[in-house]
Amino acid sequence: MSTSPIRLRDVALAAGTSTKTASRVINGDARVAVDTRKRVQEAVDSLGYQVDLMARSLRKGVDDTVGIVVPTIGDPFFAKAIEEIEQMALPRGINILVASNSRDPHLERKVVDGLLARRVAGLIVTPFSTDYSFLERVSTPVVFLDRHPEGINVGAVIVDDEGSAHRIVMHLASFGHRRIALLTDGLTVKTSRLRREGYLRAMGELGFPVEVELQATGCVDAAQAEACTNHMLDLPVPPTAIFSARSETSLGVVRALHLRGRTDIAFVSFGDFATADVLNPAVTVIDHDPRVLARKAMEMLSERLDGTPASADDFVIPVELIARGSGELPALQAAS
Amino acid sequence: MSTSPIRLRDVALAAGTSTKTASRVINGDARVAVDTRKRVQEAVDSLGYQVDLMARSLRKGVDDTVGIVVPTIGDPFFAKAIEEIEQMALPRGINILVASNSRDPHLERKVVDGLLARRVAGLIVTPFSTDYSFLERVSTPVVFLDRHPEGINVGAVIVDDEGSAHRIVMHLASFGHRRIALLTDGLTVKTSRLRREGYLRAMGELGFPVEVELQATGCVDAAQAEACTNHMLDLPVPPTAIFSARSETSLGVVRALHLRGRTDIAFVSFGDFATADVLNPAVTVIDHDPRVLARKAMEMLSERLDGTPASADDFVIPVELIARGSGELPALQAAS
DNA sequence: CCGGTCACTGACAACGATTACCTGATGGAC
DNA sequence: GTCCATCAGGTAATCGTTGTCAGTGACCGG
Repeated sequence: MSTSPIRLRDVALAAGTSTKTASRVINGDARVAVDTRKRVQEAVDSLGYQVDLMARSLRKGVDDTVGIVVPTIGDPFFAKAIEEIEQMALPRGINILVASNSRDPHLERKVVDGLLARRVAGLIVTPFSTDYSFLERVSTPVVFLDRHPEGINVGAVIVDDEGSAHRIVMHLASFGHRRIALLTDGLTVKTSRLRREGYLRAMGELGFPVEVELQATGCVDAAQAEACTNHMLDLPVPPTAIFSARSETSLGVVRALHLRGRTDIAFVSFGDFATADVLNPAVTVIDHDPRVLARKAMEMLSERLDGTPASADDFVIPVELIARGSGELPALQAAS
Repeated sequence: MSTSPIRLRDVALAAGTSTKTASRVINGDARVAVDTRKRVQEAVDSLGYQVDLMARSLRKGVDDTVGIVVPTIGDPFFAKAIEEIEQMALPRGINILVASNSRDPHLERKVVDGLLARRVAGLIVTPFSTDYSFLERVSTPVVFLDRHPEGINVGAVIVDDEGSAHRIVMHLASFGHRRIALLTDGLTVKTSRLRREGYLRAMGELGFPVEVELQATGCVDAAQAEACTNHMLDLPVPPTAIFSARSETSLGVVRALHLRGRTDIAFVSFGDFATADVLNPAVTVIDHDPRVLARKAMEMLSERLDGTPASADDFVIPVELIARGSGELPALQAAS
């Protein structure tokens, strides 16, 4: 309220130099005489000067910020990813702008445009379903996280969704399961499609019947997953095993199973979650770790910021299946 | 890469007006002739013009951004708070800058300064332990979230930490517990101090002995909380009930209890968490909901942005104790 | 003693938008 | 017919910083 903002010219005035020289000192330019530097430094300290990053960014043409776009910020998966990116950006003096697309393709485009209008230095995006071809006309480096984007031939940091899903089904089958249910997010989401493909391929290879009623493909959150699980358990011939394609939906499955006391049903989650290992039975998961993905994405973005051209190749992070019990429950009733 | 950025002057040129008139149209100024407005609008659309928010912010003196500072972004509590704030900011066209103080007071100051240098319109801060008196010299509106700040007489959006902690102890005592353990974050954190005070007051009122070995006051994360819990359970006379002062530490307690099969020990968590209600026993919690706090904080910040002066009064969000089972386990062994 | 580096510094013009101030034109009141 | 209010729109300054380029001495070799 009281103090008027201190500008570079105030510092220059106090130090008896031009603003340019003061600017040089602040930016660590070596070509400044020692005592001049000292005078400026003292002026900066005594006045408490802070660079106006707005003005600097305008002049430089880019802002020292990285924009992050995710479907939902509160989802622990994305929250952990954001955290990792922020931690890596901090020592570089880069700030983080986060935005969610709220799982709305139209909004997603607007949100990305908004960040570009802000002249972010780079973007890390978990695409929801938008056609990203418009980014080809933009010079801002973008790295895609967790999902390969539509409409643009740029690499992403991903995991082997199809293969891992396939592996989960094979794992369950090896314990005698044939009626294996699938819960996914909406199929407009690329990862959901791929995981479902892996599921279908495995079921096909095993010669198991693929039943529509065992596929719930619109579980956007834990509550819907819970409802879908309940519905499946009420089927005349319920599944003996459940494959949840996302950690968020897994929370719903866990709720349904535990509230019904049906801890006899095998269960594997694509993605770990906080209490997965202390439930009874502990939940078998694919360790789809957001931090690892985020770290790699930020590394790639850093390289781009330093001039490395974009690669069209995906970078695939390896994942493991962590057997904890729930995925190794045998199929008691030999379902048809 | 290919297209050069389109500036306002390009739009003006295409529409055959001055930049000022184009600017009027873009900012919805009424004093523009209808057909002029149409020409400008068409130019904007056909050229795909986007305002350079950097330049606008420089001119206006503030950026349409809200900075959020939390201890750790990945903590589900804060992630949910950030999500809520972002959702509220979106329709206003405000972007969100998130930063963590990494639980480091020195860094916290730097991070806040960095956001101020960016000329954010406002700040929402969960203070870690810094002296915030320096904010008195700053005109940027700040709202404090979850914790009352040190060194500055500005209200915060909080819950009744002391009273709720007191209530938890009373609740446990009503089921026969005397040896009630406390797990908190470091005592430099205001909420930890207050919750401990509530614990101590209740213990005092009940005439229970307060033992140092039953207080673990440095549990910064789930892993440490787990270790502390294990340590306490190994005491010659272990506690019969545990009060975890933060949802993050509760995850550690849950791990320790469940991995040891000690689901006979009463447990109450200050703060809900994802699978709290499906564990066996389900975990009794204080429903310390980050979304509610965040919503109120953002409302207050909005008012400040619209000119309402800051209030020195805290806004206290009411919380409930949700009994789910773990907090209602009776004390089997009458401990001394 | 002169031209040429070199180290240091400053004046000025951007960056792209907004805005204070101003100009012409129109039109109704008298 | 004159005058003033009103409207549409333009000109140029401005936000705070940094890039460009020019300029000042000092110092050195010839």
